[in-house]
Amino acid sequence: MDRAYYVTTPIYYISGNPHIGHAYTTIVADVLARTSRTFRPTFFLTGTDEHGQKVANAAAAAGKSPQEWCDELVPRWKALFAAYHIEYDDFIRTTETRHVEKVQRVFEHLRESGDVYRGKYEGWYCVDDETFWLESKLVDGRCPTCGRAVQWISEEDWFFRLSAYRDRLLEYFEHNRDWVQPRSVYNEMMVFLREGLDDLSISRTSFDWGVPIPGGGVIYVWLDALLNYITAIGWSEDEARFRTYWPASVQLVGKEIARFHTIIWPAILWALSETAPEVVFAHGWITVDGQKMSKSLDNAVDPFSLADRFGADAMRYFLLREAPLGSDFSYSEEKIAQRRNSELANDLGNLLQRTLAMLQRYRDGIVPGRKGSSALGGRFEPLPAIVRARIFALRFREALEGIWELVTALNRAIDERKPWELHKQNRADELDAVLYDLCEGLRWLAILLHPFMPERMSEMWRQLGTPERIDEDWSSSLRAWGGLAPLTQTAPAAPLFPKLDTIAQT
RNA sequence: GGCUCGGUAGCUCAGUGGUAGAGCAGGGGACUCAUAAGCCCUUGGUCGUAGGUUCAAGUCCUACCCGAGCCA
Repeated sequence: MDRAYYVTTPIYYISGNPHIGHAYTTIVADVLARTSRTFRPTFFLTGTDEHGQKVANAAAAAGKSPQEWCDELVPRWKALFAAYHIEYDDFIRTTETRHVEKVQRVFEHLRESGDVYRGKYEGWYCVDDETFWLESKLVDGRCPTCGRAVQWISEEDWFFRLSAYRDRLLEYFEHNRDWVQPRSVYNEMMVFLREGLDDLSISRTSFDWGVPIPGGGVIYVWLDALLNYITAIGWSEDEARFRTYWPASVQLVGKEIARFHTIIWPAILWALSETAPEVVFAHGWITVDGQKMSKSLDNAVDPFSLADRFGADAMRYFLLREAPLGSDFSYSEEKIAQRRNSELANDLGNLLQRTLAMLQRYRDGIVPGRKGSSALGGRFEPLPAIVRARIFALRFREALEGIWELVTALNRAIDERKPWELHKQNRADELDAVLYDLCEGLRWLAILLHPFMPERMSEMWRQLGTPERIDEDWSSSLRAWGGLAPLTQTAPAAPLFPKLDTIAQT
């Protein structure tokens, strides 16, 4: 049995409604988790980050308590993930008791070990970004990131002795050159480390929406948030479960929060005598015309509307096929429609349709027996291992390109072997061989594409009529070409991806 | 101001010193099982700019320009 696989998304800060970028990160995690579940224990965690002054302010502006605000927003995130066919194993909220009590336990633990100490903090603080700024970095006295006013904070705080972990971090980075990806982010973190680290203030006294600290104040929201990755899997509570999943196999983060996850987070883990995650992958942003989506620009796209109009599975396919995971991606609705029509409707959907139509016409929809060996089988038997490797390397584009070679090969096989002529000439054995190859190829496609497009591939599976599960271990379901049982009764074809009118660009 | 990454065909990208590639889009063709889909053929690039190293540079070096980002 392979070691368990643990994948996390960031927990999303619920100061507003979710956008397509949140769906994107979570879809990536879902593809990894669905692929992994076919052959090993897997845990996929997502959730919401609910503490901090920004949430408290947003709630106050809406005339609600912070808890009420969060309770009303969380269902929207869960609805988003449901709309995109995302199957997480757990959804953690940082306001849940199971999280809060462990965060307090971490604090006590670090105080006892000396990694947390009392000190005085003075400086500029941006409430919206939950970030401290040096005076020199301010732009016209305002936050350089969001442009909003900053506050002068002067208080007795608790500090985390981050500086003590600098050498260990440097050594870790030097010996694990792929642990932070992509390389551009790794390089920037190395530069940051070389410049030196200050201790980190981890308490706040100016507001109270957070995890309470004994003796007063609340814990800095970033420390609170980072800990979700271990509190959700039973740290300090269920040792066996925690050891099964930790360290995380892949932690997906946005590039703007890479520093928290690759410098502060490992240091905290080491202070707790735990190990750092195996890989932190910082993905880029989805942009509209090159601009990051934001409420202030009013260019955010409603992710529910996109799923409605283009189909959730088509959106999943589009994002993983077209967006380069490690850098920004400028999306457009024209591109989505283009991919959906040419690759999903024309290449794949039509392949299923024409195959089932011929099977219906020539063989009453019943899969014929195998007739000898298959050149297609010989060519594509290595494919599952290739696809799996590319998925876990987070090279989704290449995984899908590999799968599409099979789509193209099946379409080509129809044109080259001309089943309609074989039928007219009563060459039954040859016709059977072609039809079997096509059905078997479609079965492979449904299995290989299921992690990417779970709902549509389940429909394809239904039409193919095979009784097995679509998400079995590939090492059995795709062990060899020929796994599809003869005499399987297929269903009448129904378009998998009806073609959309191409959207005119203004 | 220092640094990182990127700038290759209309679009999205691959190419990690040895005669410029893929998919899509565009053009042409033969076919008909099919969501006028698929298949075959094909137009198209002075590889951001200028120098340099090398028998040979998209690939290495230097400077600069543009884009994104990290830090001060």
